[in-house]
Amino acid sequence: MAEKNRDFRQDFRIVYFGSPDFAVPPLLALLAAGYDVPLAVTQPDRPKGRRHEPTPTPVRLAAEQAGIKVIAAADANRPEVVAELADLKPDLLVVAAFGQYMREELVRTARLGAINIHGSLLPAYRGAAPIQQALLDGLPETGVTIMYIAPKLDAGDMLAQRKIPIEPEDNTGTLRQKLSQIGAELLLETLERLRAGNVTATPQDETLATYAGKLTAAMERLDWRQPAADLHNLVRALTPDASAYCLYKEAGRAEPLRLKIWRTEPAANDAGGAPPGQVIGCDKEGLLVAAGQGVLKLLTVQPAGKNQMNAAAWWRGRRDLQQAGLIFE
RNA sequence: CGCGGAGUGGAGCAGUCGGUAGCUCGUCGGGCUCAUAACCCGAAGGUCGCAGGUUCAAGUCCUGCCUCCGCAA
Repeated sequence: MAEKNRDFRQDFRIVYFGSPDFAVPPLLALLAAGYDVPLAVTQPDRPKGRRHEPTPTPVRLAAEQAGIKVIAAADANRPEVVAELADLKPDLLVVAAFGQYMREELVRTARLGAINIHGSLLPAYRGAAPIQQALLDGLPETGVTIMYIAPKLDAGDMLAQRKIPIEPEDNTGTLRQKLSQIGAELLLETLERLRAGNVTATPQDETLATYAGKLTAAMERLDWRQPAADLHNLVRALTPDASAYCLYKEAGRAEPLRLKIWRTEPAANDAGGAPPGQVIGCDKEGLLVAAGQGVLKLLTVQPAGKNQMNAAAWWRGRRDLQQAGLIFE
């Protein structure tokens, strides 16, 4: 039986579409399982970092390391790309966070069409930032869905779905890693069931569909008038792709300084009437700041020009701020 | 050469007009206490990023270099 599976996988040809970290584990899982993956399609190298150097996508790096041919295309629907796929006669296209709309003629190059790994429990959170939005909304659980690629964004019939809890300390980075791993496992299981003809494609309930748009730069600035729980969710949703921040003033400097907030924890304490943004205490773990409702404990922060550091350590060193008192803006 | 900040004992920071370094925390030892992450006493631990220069004397001034980071893209 195992031998038969192996043969099946070797003869089952998949072209992989993906770009960021989220898309790497499923690709590696396919390879480890013995599927025939002759080609990976990804986004072009993009400028990145302080030096603005073109950087290959994680999928490109992983694919090249595995010795797989890579097409880095700004638009995978271009005729030459479609033609190259058609020549390969793949059985299936597997897509994970590819970042481009895929037209019918591209999908049809594969005998079985295209399936996508999406980081939410569809039909909730269709779109570009499902993981971030789930955190932002403070959900207790989320999951991954494997569904067919359809003309409408993330609206294809569903093949499989799996839930996981969102832990209080999860952020976009940790949750994405978990979902990616689970997505990889679920993908392999789904492929086996596809092979066995044991799959039901379930249509999504359109009335329950919601969309998760990308988080914007304008959201990064913390508004201390909001409840501590909401602020915590925002910090989690932004980390580590972007980061939440707030501003503070320092004696002898006109311009307010930026303090990035990387990790927080809602503190149950009552702010005791302190105005939102005011530092009301500091313990071993972090810095307590009054919010619109409750108290937010800052755990990891990063002052402009500095590395990330423990918020309590930063505060201990800043005797000037302690003496003057500090209210974040 | 896009703009800018920073490199000082394990961590975070001071160090003004140049005169061989200080604070908070941590660590180690001791004490107090029913007990403690609390408190008290004491100790260890720093070639002040690197190289050169000015000077009687440089963490502190000058030059060059390395590294880290924020903004902008």
